[in-house]
Amino acid sequence: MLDIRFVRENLDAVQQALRNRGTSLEVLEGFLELEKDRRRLIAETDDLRNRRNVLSKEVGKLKGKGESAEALMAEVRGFGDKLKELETSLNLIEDKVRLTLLGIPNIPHPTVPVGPDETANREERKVGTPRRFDFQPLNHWDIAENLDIIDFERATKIAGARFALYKGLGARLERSLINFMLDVHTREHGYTETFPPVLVNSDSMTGTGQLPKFREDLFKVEGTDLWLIPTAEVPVTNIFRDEVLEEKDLPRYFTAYTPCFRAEAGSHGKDTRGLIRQHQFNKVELVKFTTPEKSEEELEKLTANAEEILKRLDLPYRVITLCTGDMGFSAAKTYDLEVWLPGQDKYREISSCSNFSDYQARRAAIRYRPEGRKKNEFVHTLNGSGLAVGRTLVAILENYQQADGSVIIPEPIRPYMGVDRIAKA
RNA sequence: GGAGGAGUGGCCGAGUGGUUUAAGGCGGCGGUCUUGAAAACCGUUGUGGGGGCAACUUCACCGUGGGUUCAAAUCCUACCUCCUCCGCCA
Repeated sequence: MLDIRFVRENLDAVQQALRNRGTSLEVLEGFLELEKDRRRLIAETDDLRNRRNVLSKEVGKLKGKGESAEALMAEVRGFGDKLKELETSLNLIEDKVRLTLLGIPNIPHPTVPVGPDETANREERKVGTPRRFDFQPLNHWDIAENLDIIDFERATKIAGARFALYKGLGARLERSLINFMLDVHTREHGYTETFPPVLVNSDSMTGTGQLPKFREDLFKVEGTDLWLIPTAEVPVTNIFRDEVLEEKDLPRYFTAYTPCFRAEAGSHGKDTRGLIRQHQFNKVELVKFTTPEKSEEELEKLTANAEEILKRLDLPYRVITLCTGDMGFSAAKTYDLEVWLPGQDKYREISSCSNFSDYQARRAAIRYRPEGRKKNEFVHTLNGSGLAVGRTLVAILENYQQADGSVIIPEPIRPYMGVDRIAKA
């Protein structure tokens, strides 16, 4: 959420941000008038309440002295209806203002390239060289089915399309990758491991920006106020919702492995085969809380932490900066890591690392007490995948596949797997 | 799921309808004293909104939402959370 005062005083900048994102300016229509009405109503209600308070105290004084207060009481009685009326309109208008603010995306950071879609994204660097195959490399779903480590058909019977049933060394590889990633981030990168709820309430979903605008992307548990998380970003960022942190305790780093659930509404026909786009997938997430001064630097470090996993697995990847039109709603700046998939002959997203500036912190009321200054300020929140586990497994299958159909296990995963290769039984 | 109890400031805790301020304590901050520290003493210390260049002023907030009243932390009501006991359960 943007600061209401900022929107009021910098409407041009907000409009420009919306244009750069390729979003309609419709949300802003009538905002200034609404905000003006809000302030007028506050002044009126406060004034009336003040008069009521003063007179009511007068009544108390008179009664204390044993004098009659009937006349005063009769006068103040008339305030009630008017006050209720004012309060009702004020509540209505404040709800509207809040809803408007919740519908305005974050302002892109000045270093973000301006552009309409992914064609305007900026490649920052390429790391590693795609391997040359002396045979035709297969898609991961063919590799997996040949090795009998993933059963897509039965997963469809059990749940439906876009689900997978991992089996044998496939299941073990998924688990090994989770453990490897968590071990690197907790032991070497300073993150605290958490294991949060994967069902969260509407307040949490609103805090990080999924609600109210993107409910159709989410699964909801019927008859409750609970939603399945689309990413661990939601529960972990909300750890400090409605809290005030001490500056000396910042920055705070958290990591979490969770399953993630996405309705994938609007992506019919996209990536229908294989593991790339599932309703349920595993992810190890990195989340940071920091001061505004440090957040840009922290984004670089967080991205490097995610990259480290790819480097150790020796998977070729590139880093791109998402342009204004391709960036998520709450983000001020996003780096995507894209891993090389020989089966598809292209780079595919495997991690998304974002700085949300104070946008989520304001929605979720996460503040800190700056040392030496009196006023509390909003922290900056960041997060990134470190990494998407299913897609990492895809990358391993495709990049480490051999002519005989087997798959070599990358060195750092072998201690977790107990084998150095997955071959046909 | 059933029965009972409880939610007050950073923390503990008083407060069953009013008379300038939610008492008191702890903690934090500043000061006095001291070579330094402790102790003692004095002062200070919530969040958010509105108005104002500012000093300042005003409103709201005692788990949350409604309600009663001239006036609500206090009364009514629904809900949420926690605790105790019973039942069920991985």
